[in-house]
Parts: sequence; C-alpha cells; structure tokens
Amino acid sequence: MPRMSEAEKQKSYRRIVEAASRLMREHGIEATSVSDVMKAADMTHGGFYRHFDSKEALVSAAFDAAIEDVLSDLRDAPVGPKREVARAQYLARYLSKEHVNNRARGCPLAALGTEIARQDGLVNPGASEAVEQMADLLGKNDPAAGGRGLATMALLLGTITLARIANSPEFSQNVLDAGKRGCDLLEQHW
Amino acid sequence: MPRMSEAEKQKSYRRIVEAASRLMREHGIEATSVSDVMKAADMTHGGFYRHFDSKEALVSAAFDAAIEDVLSDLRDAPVGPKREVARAQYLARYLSKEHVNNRARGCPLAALGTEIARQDGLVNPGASEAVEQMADLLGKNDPAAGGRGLATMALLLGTITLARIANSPEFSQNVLDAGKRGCDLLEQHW
DNA sequence: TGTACATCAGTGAACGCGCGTTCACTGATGTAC
DNA sequence: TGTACATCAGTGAACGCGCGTTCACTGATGTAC
Repeated sequence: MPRMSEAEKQKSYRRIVEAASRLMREHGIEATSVSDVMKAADMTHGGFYRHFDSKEALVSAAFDAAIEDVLSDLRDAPVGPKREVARAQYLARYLSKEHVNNRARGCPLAALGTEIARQDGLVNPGASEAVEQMADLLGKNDPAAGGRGLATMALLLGTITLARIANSPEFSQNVLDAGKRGCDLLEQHW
Repeated sequence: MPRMSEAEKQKSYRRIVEAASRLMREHGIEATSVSDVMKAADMTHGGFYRHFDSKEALVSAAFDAAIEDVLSDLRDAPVGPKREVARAQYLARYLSKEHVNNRARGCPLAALGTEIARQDGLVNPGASEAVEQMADLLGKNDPAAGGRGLATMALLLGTITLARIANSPEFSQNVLDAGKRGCDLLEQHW
C-alpha cells in the first residue's frame, strides 16, 4: 500500500515522536528500541529512517516534544496574575502522586535527567535550554531573585526522583510533603 | 594458572565491585557491560559468574558500595559538634564543581537516580534505604524537623543533575550557587 | 609431614538474542507534458 | 483533463555487532589420610 501522501507522512512523524516521547520517559532512552517505538506508532521498524537519520536524532526530537508537552501551559499563560495561578498549579501538579506514578506523561528532566546528563550528543543543548526556560518560568517574577527558579527546579526534580525511588507509598508521600514545604520556604524567604 | 586462593578470590571480588561502582556511576548501568567491568578489574568476563549470579546482583552490590563510599565519613562522625562539621563539609563537597565533573566517584543517587527509579529489581530496596539513611544524616539534628533532611537531599540531588545537564561552566556554576543558597534557606527557616 | 584427590577461580570460545541500521522491493502519490 | 513516469513512505528480510550467560577446560588450592 505505500507510498503515503505528504500529509500521511507528517502524521506518521508525529506518531513516532509521540510514541518515543512516551516510551523513553517510561522506560529510559537506552531501554527503548527503535522497533519498540515504531510498533507503538503502528508501523514496522524499516520505515524509521525515512523520518530520522539515527536513533539519536529521535531522542532529541522526543525530548523536545516532552518539554513542550509539559511546559506549554505555563509558558502560554500571560504574564501577571494569570501566570501566578498557572505557576501555582504547575507546582502542585509537579509534586503530586500522579506525577510520581505517571512517568510516561511527566517531566522529561525527572524521567531522564541522569541519563541526559551523561549524553554528549544532540540532546544536551536542548536539555540545557529546557532547564533555562523552566527556571525562568518558575523564578523570574521578582527579577532580583536570579537563582530562585533554578533552586526551585532542582528541588522539584530531586523530590520526584526520590519519591520514585522510595519503595513504599507512605515514604514516597513523605518525600513529596518535604518537597512541597521546601518549595514554600524558598518562595517566602529567597 | 587458576585456581586462586580464598584470599585472592576476595580481592578479585572487591576489584569487581569497585570497578562496577565506578563505571556505572560514570556511564550508567545499562551502558556498563559485564565485560567492561571485568576488564577494568583485570580479568576476563568468564569468571564473573563465580562471584555473582547475574548482572543485576552486581548492580546491587556496586550501588551499595558507592553509597558506603560516599556516606561513611558523615555516618562515622560522632553525634554532636563533630557531626555538624562533617555535615557542613559534606554539603560543600556535594555542591562543588569537582562533584559535578567527577561522576565516577560521586553520589550514586545523583549519577543513577532516574535509572534506579525505574528498576523494579534488587537495587530498589537498597536505594530506598540509602535515601532514608542520607536524609537522617542530613536532617535529624532538630528532631521536630522531620522532612528537612529529605528536602535538603532532594535539593542536592536536583542541583547536581541540573549542573551536569548545563552545557556551559558558567551556567553550571549558577546552578550550584542557587542550590547552595537554597540549602542555607532550608536550614535557617525550616 | 607427605601423598592422592576433589574443588573451584579464572580462561576463552561459544550460545542465542535483540540492537541499530541497510536494502531490495512495492505501489500509491506527485509531477511533467 | 488524461497519460506516462519518477519518487519515495512503508515493508520485512538481512547485516554485523555486542550483550548476558554458559561451558569445557586448566591447574593451583585446600582437604583427607
């Protein structure tokens, strides 16, 4: 039945990136194979290279898509009180049980952080930019407080990681509560 | 020339665990093969299974060794003012450029955190215990402050992860400075 | 203490397997006239 | 508008490779008498 139309090709591309973004957050980059991704996108592995030069290129696209996925609400809220509401919502959602348990749809930095910190290739510039962007969104409201966004972000990221390592729901909740309190303190006293 | 004496076998075991602990922190668990580890321990891969049932068992031992490596100074300091000094030193070393750049000898939670959060097998109980232990050491001095250790730990972990993702030394240093200031605030106001 | 023998730490070839990537092929799509 | 042809998205077999693990083998170690 090939060949597909240009419009169909774009749909395929989006299915591939979406599947990769989900699977890699869930299982990690190395543990997600090109075949896994293509299966999840309802295709066979052979067609992959009509869309990407390499797995590495897919990783980069999937990471960017995940960042967009997770940051767009906050970024698109107009500066002012609406932004503040969006920010509070963002923090509450970030430090929730749902986020701890739903890696596939959660923050890609929390899902892949240590794996990305090791990669020297294509992803790294995108990841570094993502950190700056997210820190800006979290911290910039009082411009004197340069590092508050970064510290908040580090606390969020670390909290989710620890909450996911915790091997009981109670301990995991303790971690989340400590992270929340820490966030509040940073906000009040920075 | 085999077989080796019992004493030699124990030395081999320690070389394997030490090499694994170093290589896995540096390159990640999945990216470190049994062969890589055995080569680094000056042996061939075949002998590995005289010491471990599987790679998974090695991961567990290597993780525990890394935790011991990184936490023993702090744990062994006697409670009281000496413990406080050790704690301050620990924080300063944790949030240093050297720690950012020396993954192989650094905190295994910062090196492997998101990879371990995904593992359901042997490592997880050890990792969860390590979190509790480290949080205790960091936070317990005023016992009312239950979660302070956890929050501090999350902030440390997240800061190192972000500092390693940052793609310029300046940005990386900004992250470290923000983390330090955050730590101080948690300490003063918790 | 000396001898005979079982044990087993380490070697290196081999196993099946899944990985990332390539390729000949198919046939609908897009294009040129 | 219709026809002839090049393009190329997707298929599925195949590639070399490195993985975790197994195994027959070696010979020094440890043990029993």
